[in-house]
Amino acid sequence: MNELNDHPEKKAEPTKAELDILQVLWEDGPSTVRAVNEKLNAQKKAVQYTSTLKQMQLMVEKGMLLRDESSMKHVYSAAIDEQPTKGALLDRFVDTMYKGSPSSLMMQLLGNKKTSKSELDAIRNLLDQMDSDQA
Amino acid sequence: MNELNDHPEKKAEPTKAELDILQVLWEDGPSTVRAVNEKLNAQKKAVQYTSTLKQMQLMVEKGMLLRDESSMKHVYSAAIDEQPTKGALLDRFVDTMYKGSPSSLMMQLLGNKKTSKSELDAIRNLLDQMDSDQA
DNA sequence: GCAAAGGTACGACAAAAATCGTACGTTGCA
DNA sequence: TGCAACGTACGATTTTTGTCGTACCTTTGC
Repeated sequence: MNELNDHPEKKAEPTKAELDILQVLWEDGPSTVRAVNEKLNAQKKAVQYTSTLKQMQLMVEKGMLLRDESSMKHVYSAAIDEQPTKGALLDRFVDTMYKGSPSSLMMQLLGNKKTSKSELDAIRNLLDQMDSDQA
Repeated sequence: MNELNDHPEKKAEPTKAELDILQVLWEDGPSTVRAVNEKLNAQKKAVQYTSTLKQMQLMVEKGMLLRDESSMKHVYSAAIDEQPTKGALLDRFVDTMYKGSPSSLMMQLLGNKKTSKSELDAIRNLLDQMDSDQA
């Protein structure tokens, strides 16, 4: 059995660079390497096409991406779902930084000057909604 | 000029291992390497004393820690403040994962099953308090 | 006085993550 | 038909992080 390719649906924590790629795929849906690479270069510091290619190939092996090779231009898509992945990342973040206390995180967030009024309202609505759901 | 030591108070983003050490110092205040190392080993996987030592020495060079060498047992303390540091980390996190939208993060957080009633109340209180401060 | 216990310094190494160059195959078209 | 543009494969390397062994100094108890 292949040492690398037998992680079909492991939850593997994406690294920073991997997350960047996943974000593009989550947002744009299945894409070619070139499309991903161009989007990355547009929003961050330049990176060679082959670097992105290699990265994405690695991610396929890790089971993070799927690849459709039916056409010459391979089309990649995210193999792991956005919400669960981000959720896990967030959980780890809260755990290590705020001892698992969401309200501590909130406190920090709200203290961090920049939180617009509309953001605050949105959050309040979320809370209200949770109440009604739960009641 | 020293290549390493001329970052007196740069905001350098701590890595994961560095953050672990900072957490201990933030919580316990100035400590010896041994104290830090023992605490780390208590809560995480074992790590050799010299590994922690080296790490902390590196952190001094990066300007992340301060060292009092007046006694043989050097006493280290955090050179960067807890709140601003965590705040910066949180900001980057929100930016890369939630396009800078705190309420998106909240949504995820609240969706993540485990958020106790008391946590929710604490968050609501935070919001109320912000309102009264701002009014 | 000296050995054991406990410190620091620091080079070397290992592991993980990221980047890139080069070889080579395919396609389209002048 | 042949060449330029565009693709993938993949080894090699660099960078960043993390870990450890060993040399050597200081203190302390006997």
